[in-house]
Amino acid sequence: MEHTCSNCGHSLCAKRVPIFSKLNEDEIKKVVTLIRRKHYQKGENLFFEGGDFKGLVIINKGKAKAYTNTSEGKEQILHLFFPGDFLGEKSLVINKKTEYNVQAIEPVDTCMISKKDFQDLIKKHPNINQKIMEELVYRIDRLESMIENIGAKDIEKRINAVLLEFAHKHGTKNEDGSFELMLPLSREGIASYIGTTRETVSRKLNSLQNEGVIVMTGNKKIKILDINRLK
Amino acid sequence: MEHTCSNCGHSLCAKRVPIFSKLNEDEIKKVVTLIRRKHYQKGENLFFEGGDFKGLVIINKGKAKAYTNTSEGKEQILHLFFPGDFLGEKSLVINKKTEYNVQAIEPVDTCMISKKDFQDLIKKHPNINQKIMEELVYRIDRLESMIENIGAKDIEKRINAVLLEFAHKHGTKNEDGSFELMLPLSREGIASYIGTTRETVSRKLNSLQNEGVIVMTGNKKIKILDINRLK
DNA sequence: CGGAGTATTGAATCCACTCAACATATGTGG
DNA sequence: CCACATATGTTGAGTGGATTCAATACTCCG
Repeated sequence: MEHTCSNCGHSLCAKRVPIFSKLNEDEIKKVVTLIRRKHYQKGENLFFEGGDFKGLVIINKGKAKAYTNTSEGKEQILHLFFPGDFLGEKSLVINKKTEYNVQAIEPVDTCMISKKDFQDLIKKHPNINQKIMEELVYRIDRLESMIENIGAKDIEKRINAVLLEFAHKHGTKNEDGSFELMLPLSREGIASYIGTTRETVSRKLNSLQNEGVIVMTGNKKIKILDINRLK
Repeated sequence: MEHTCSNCGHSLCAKRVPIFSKLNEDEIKKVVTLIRRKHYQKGENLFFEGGDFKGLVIINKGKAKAYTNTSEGKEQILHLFFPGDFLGEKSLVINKKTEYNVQAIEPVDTCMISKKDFQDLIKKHPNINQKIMEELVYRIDRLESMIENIGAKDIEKRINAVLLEFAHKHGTKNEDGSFELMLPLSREGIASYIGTTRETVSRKLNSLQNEGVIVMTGNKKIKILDINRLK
């Protein structure tokens, strides 16, 4: 699956993208001709608030964050995008400007399909539409539980929730039941994600370590000893 | 549009529902045969967390709230549903249990279509699917800006945002530029919606009144004198 | 009119924030 | 590859805004 694709020398990388996964070899080849690739460096923006790009962008490699700046001048992260995730779906459905910025938090490779090409594609393969719908519903789910967590005034709960989310998405489970993961965000990033400050994240992670719930190695690596105490 | 429908003695009420609005008279008549109606009293639940109802429910009359109970035992309101809104769309797309409760906050009339009937319908009228997609995207939009607002630590900002939302949705604009609206929620409800407490909502609304931004008449009626000061 | 539910107000407490100083990590050019 | 520069993370002290608890007032509906 992953073989020839990493740097997209080979053209079948579209196969890795969940929404195209049901297409056969020939169809994929056709999709590939529609795709435009683009690379972004860490810190570069794929989108800006108020822009009117129309099309679908798929993350092939790297990570990106969607964020807005709150009226207090702080950054609020709304989504994190990882390889296989797509963005811009809104522009396919309704006519509205982008409402947030999207920035690479590490070097990112993307594939883009224009709105027009994509719509032609859907006419021939309606089940792609189904995939998009599914993804939208999942995203609603995530946003809802995010609201639930942010709504919980207790910052501790939010930290726990975000650790669980990351463990679930990027972690590996050990035989003894512990989890290991690399945090995809800095302290500051985590803070923007859960709506608090760098310092507070730092303090809370420390308490968790002192309580024996987690062990930190370096800044990004975390071992969750007792995942139930995060729930 | 509204004429014969209110109490659904007449069967064409489906016409009022945005997602069916593109259908012609004959098609609507057919949809109507698929619909099951149900009435709920204030406080009754349309759904419970963990339930596995599959189908689409459309609010015809009244208001409902979707909420979960946070780990602190407080209620967090995720959505408000008004006439024309639908819920249960998730069950049409993926197989997952309901993740929140939905409760009538005043007497509610609903129309339901089963998942199977709805899917048959979509096969014949694919543009209904388009409507659902649009609604999903709007909902994502709303959730995102909700996160932006809840993330803003400042409770004042949240109150302002919620007043704007309600003014926009349920308010009427006067000639002098002021807005009048009936709050769809109690103080406690507003508190659960923006993640704070009854008392704080009360205090903040009072300050707004003292500052001359709003005037309250009774508990539910609010006149916004200077809408720009809420932005 | 009365009573239950809803809203307001006050006082004390506490949690997260801010500011500031210091420590560690990361990355760059000489 | 080291030295410096910049970014990122930690820790402490002090402050303030929202919460909690408790008592009182309002309002709306039967």
